[in-house]
Amino acid sequence: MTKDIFQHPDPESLPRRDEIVARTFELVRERGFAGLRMRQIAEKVGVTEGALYRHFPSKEAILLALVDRMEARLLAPVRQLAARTDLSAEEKLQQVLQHHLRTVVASQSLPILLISEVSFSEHEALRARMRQLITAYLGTLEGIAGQLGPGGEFDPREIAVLLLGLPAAVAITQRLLPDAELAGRLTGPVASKLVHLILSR
Amino acid sequence: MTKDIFQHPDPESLPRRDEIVARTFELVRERGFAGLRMRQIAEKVGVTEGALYRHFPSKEAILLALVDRMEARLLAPVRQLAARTDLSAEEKLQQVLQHHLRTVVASQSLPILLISEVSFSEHEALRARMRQLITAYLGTLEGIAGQLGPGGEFDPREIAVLLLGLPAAVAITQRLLPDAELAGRLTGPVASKLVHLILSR
DNA sequence: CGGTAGTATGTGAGCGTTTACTTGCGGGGA
DNA sequence: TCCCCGCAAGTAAACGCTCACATACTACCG
Repeated sequence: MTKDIFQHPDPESLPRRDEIVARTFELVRERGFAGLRMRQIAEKVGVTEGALYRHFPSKEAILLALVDRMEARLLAPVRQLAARTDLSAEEKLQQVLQHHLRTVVASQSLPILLISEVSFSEHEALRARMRQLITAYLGTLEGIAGQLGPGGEFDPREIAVLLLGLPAAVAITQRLLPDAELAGRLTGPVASKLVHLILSR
Repeated sequence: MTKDIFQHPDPESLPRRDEIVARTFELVRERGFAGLRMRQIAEKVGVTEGALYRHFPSKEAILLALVDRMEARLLAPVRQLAARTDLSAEEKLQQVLQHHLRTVVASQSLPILLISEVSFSEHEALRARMRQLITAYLGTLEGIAGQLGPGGEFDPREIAVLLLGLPAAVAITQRLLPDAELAGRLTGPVASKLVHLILSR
């Protein structure tokens, strides 16, 4: 009988669980997704492997929690932006792209590369989850682009994919050929100009 | 004493070696790079694992040969295009992008996703090789863009990265949300219009 | 023409290591 | 007392890779 699920005294309600996911996030950022080992997570958290299984039933469960975390960081703010009424569609797309690019730079290119690796994972549940995330992201972009009205060079779905391209390209170059100066230009003025060009009508 | 190295009667001079790489290519396309196992390669070729080691000293050697193959398919034609004198810079960039997109679609998004996975690989030699490939690709694009002369919205390096973005975005959407109709539009008219917009001055 | 040696290519068993995951046991706070 | 949480020590399976041995073919020699 679970008496009261939400009686956690301190703000760190589920400290170990959250800490495990946070440390896993760091590990994936450093060493990638496919190379992730339970032993590394345990080491990073400062416990043994067995202890991890007190909080998660399997490695896959940790990875799913990781995608949840990524969704919270990437998609949730985008959805909030989309819902605002004080911005034009172009302003919204500008800010969405800025946010995505900042996330890519801050997390050392994680989102896009994570998607790549997960798309080959053996864990079907994980692939489905990632598919859902990218669908939602593109759908949100498409929704904003749809508010532009007809007449542009590209239709909303095309715009959504095109706007996915820049973060992807930045992630790839950043990961293999780090260049802070170029990254700064790409995430700032270049992104703005690109959005404006794509939306021009 | 090897008497005559090049006395192979039929055109399949190094049949097994080439076949191993070709089958590995297929496997990576299907199951990704990180999940590749020597046992799978052997099975696909139709021999045992030991036989593979008659032709390659290690798994890493097979992977390096795979990158060579990718380079031949992706980079070599791009270099040829860059060297032509009967095309304008914009025409060259148009054709380079078309070729890249066709490669992405034909190989089920392999190049970009392979880059992602390799960027996390433990094989340092492999990462260096991939870094070299992407550097050469971006450098070639940058060289063509440099022929445009000053005055555009973006500088040559920015153009190179922007043109990397579309194949990357197409690869991601294609892998996770296959949509032949959208892919057709993206690789055709959308790509053309995008290049024209980016180069407009 | 037959015998012999060499080379290229394969098999099948198994090596040591690493993987995700399990189990038995115990300590410490409510 | 109970139960959450952790540890140490396991498990079977899978990993890259090696090795002794077999087979087919070619080249050379007398």
